[in-house]
Amino acid sequence: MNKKLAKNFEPKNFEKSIYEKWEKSGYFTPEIDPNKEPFCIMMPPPNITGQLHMGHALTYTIQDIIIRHRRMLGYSTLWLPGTDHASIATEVKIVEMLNKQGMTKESLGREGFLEKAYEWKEKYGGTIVKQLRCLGSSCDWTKEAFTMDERCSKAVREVFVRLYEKGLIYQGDRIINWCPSCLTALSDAEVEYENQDSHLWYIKYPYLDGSGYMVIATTRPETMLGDVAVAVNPNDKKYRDKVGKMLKLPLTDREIPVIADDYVESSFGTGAVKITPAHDPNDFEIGLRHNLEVIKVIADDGKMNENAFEYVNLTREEARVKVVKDLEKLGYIEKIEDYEHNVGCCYRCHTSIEPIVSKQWFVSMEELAKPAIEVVRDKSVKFIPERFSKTYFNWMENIKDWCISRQLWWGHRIPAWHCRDCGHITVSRENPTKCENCGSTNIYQDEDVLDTWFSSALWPFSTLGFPDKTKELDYFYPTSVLVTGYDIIFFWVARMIFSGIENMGKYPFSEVLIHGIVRDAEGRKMSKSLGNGIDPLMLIEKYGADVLRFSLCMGVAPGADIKFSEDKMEPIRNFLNKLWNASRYTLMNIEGLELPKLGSFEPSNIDKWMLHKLNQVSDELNKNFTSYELGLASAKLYDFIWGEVCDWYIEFTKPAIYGDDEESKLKTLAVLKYVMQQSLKLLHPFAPFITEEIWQNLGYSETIMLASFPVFNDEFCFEKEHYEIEHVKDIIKAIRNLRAQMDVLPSKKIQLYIQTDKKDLIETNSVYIEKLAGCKGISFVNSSYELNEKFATIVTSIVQIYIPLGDLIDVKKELERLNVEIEKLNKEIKRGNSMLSNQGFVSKAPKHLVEEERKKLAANKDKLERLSARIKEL
RNA sequence: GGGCGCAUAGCUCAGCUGGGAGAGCGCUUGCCUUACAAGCAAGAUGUCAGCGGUUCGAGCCCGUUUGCGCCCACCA
Repeated sequence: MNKKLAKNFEPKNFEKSIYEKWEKSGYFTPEIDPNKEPFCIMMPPPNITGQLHMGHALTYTIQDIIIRHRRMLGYSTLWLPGTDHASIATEVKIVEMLNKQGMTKESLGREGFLEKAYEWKEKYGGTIVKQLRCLGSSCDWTKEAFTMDERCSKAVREVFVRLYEKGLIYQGDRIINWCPSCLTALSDAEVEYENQDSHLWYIKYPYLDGSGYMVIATTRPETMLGDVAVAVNPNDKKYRDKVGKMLKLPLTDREIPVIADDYVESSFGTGAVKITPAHDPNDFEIGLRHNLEVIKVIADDGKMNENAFEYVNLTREEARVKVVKDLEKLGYIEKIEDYEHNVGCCYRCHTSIEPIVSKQWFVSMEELAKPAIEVVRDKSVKFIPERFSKTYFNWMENIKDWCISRQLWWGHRIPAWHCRDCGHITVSRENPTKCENCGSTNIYQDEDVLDTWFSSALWPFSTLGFPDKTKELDYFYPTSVLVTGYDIIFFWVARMIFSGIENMGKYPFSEVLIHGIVRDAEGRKMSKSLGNGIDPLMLIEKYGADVLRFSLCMGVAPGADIKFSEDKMEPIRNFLNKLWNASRYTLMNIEGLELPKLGSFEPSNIDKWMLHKLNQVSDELNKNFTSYELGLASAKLYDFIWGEVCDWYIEFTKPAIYGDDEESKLKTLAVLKYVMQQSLKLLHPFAPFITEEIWQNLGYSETIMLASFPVFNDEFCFEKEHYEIEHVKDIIKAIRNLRAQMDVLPSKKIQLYIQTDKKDLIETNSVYIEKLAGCKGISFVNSSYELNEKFATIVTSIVQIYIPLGDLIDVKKELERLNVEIEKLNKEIKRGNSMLSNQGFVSKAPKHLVEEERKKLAANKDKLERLSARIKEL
């Protein structure tokens, strides 16, 4: 027994050292070789604040599988890793830490804060990068990037300046999403909507002329303090004569007009809408159309400001309560209805978003979106599964300008300098010392930083050296496939596409592989607040990375969410243990032997059957890998390795390996070793560690990582042997089945009498039938009459087997059994007859299928005849 | 209001361009057979959500209904 391989596989014993060896050996780093085809995946950079979670485990496993397959196919393969500075997420964490230490952002000042932030990054930012290694990720760490490193910063600066110069970046007073907790503006994509129970308040606004009042309905009474008009639909008969009249805004001394605008739906509420341009996106638009004043009543911290009369300094929530109470007291409330509505919340802290008019930086999207839509429309960029392109179109075709400024410190500072003297803004690649307009040196840099997604949008080329013309950029851009979850199509995929087209002149990748989300056993999203997350590192510790990787892929449909629980791990652990033991079997038998080379001898028919199957499955797997059907590929590997190699082939090799014929033993072992080798390669993308460990033990080259992936090979097509051995398997299965039905103990060897025209086939394979079906001795007979004892009968399409079992045979039972068989056959024959008598089928179905049916029918009729004859004998 | 997905064995899910329904777990029976009890062998289980259509043929294509789920959207 080989000492190196323990009885059960223990991933802990080898995963870590194997990874270290890989990384040290430089296998992850591709050569820029013009003779090779490049294949590149840009790793979606995890946040530096991140801890590896199941979502990471899934996406990086998929990427690693694709990369490893391509690497083995001989592509020059780059998987470029890195991390994202995650502006808001990180800043929130650092502020929390500072607060705990009794410090605040403000007390430290910008520079002091950034110093602390970099310290924090050094200390904790590397966690996830280390954890990625535990998964087996074969990314090129020598090219590891960070969205705020020098390379990426240079790219960000360049892109900002270019867009500004083209007029595609502008600063303006617009209504934006404001998070009163994070104290920053957010883009539309960063707002999540939650259904909340609330009320619809009906408030009376009296006409100034004393002719009664108008009732408006609102979900946000506190914003009435910023109302500047009430709008109705121009076609609304109810209000037609009211348009132009003035109203007195309750609780204030303001007088506001009734205006007409198409936006208003007459059928909702009272058909009259209060207009607060400063705190509602629609009202803002109406305000623009009607030239209305913008009165901001809520300050950045979510409290009412000096425009809010006596409500100043109350929070939004407090102000709502007091406004409603005061309105009630004064008789301005007509009624209050329960109402459920969508409230926008910050995607980071879940605080209710406050729409606020504010001066921010924007990217003008219209021009950028067009070609980005086009490349997906014309399939230059393909979404896989295809349906996700709809999600993409839906977003891109309705896109609004992108608010890119954030009132934060952690991030890329906006490269714009304001002149205190003339107000001009200087935007440039180098930090300016004076205003480019008036020459004043009295300038200061914009305080804001960029949306974190602005830098991630450049990831496919910033990491390769853009704006410099590097050989990496030239070789690997556009990249091959982007792999990510459907949840960040908007945040990231869309923005990479238009950024790539705009800055590189070409889309950044030709395929976008979208996968689902890992959910818990009940189908809920895994989240910190629910506490239902599973820690992938714990799973790796317990089962090994290979088992985790395989479990995440096995049988998963493309783009589908995965309900995951730990119990999915065990069957895979057992599978890899099976592989491990098959390798032990191989190893212990080849040890110390000199095996002949494949090709230098004629393989046995069993070997040919196996080689044929291996060849077929290799071919199918390549197709599955390149079309990203990893769920199918993994299931196929499971079935092939366990179901064919272990259950059948290894058993088939035993007669030769444990036999006396030294030559046939060596040949068999040579093929067995080859089959193991190829199987390991096929499995390697999914289970890199165990396959490498076994590879090493089998004494192959220095690493399986760079071994050539098996592809279809003409020389290994053995149709005839394949067909024959499949039939031998059928015979063995039939005998086993019979034994089980008859309660024949496994230890009891039985004698077979076979009647057949294909004596050769049985003779050459008799040893396998004997071994695997527990038989001893096969005799050929010309008819069952040659037997003079009680026996059971098996009929296959080419043989009749008679098995004398003495007292175990009960004629009545045997008759029953045979009748069941006959019933089945009759059904089949009926089916075949009806198909073949159907003119439509015969004339329209593919010829080979019709032919197949004919053969089947003939065979079944033949079997029926022979079975019936046997029954008559009984 | 638009768009998308899912409904297949008791449970979790596969099923690629339409050609006799599959896997894992669980269950039943028998086995410590010299790689493996994390195993071996044998077995049972399905109106592929309902209805209609296309087709020689539908789990798969088209239409429709029902029940879940997700995404987007300015009905205050």
